[in-house]
Amino acid sequence: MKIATWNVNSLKVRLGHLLDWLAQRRPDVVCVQETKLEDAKFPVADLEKAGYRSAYSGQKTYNGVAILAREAVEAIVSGIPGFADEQKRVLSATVAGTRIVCAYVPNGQSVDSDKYRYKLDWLAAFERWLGDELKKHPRLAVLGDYNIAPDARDVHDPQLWEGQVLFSEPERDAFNRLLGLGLKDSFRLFEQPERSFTWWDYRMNAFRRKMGLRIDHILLSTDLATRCTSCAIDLEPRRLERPSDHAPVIAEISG
DNA sequence: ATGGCTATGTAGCATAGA
Repeated sequence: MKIATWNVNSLKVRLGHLLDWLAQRRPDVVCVQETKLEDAKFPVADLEKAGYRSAYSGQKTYNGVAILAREAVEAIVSGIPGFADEQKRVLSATVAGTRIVCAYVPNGQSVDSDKYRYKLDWLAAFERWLGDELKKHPRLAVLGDYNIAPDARDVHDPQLWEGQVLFSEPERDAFNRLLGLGLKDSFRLFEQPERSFTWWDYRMNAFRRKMGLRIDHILLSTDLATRCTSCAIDLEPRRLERPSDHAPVIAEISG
């Protein structure tokens, strides 16, 4: 089973890229973030034509998450139960016996902003809930835009980014607490190229200059991690005209 | 050099992203 995550930065703008990419890569499950679409405007029919069923939870302008799958998408849950949030950032569903969580973690804006406080509170609720989910679902995959670069090698210039939002210690601690639940960062189960990133600023030719961050992740429960045979960042969509600023990440699970 | 792009809502810029 091929599972993937991609922050498309507007599904309306990126639908063509997504459909082309689905046809090329044929992933079994895709978690999409930043759809920026109300549910009534979700392109269900286009995706169905491409061979994918959809679950989605969106809103106008900001946020919005979706799970696309070639098989049935069941037991859909929107949001973090017990955590009241207007922002559509989490969607869970079961596909072929695997519990999938699609997450769009708050950006946080800057460490001195209210949005940063919201991000840390959000992550605390996320951690608490994922602890419960892991007990219920031995086959659990948590995919998404975490807006956290966990390690210095996930940042093009760690000295410049140290203490900044996306690479501050409290955020990295929160990420490590998710790993502490028993989740594995599938990307680091394998040998990877230097300067592997999933996001690059649109400005300053950041992509061409390999000035990025690795902030999109696929975390796997132990059961899935032991059967994970690869995890890679797909740079091709970032090279297209009018790309998303994020690249997709794809992991393969055997069995 | 605290900008640089891009998307959205909405009709000239403000807000947000990361």
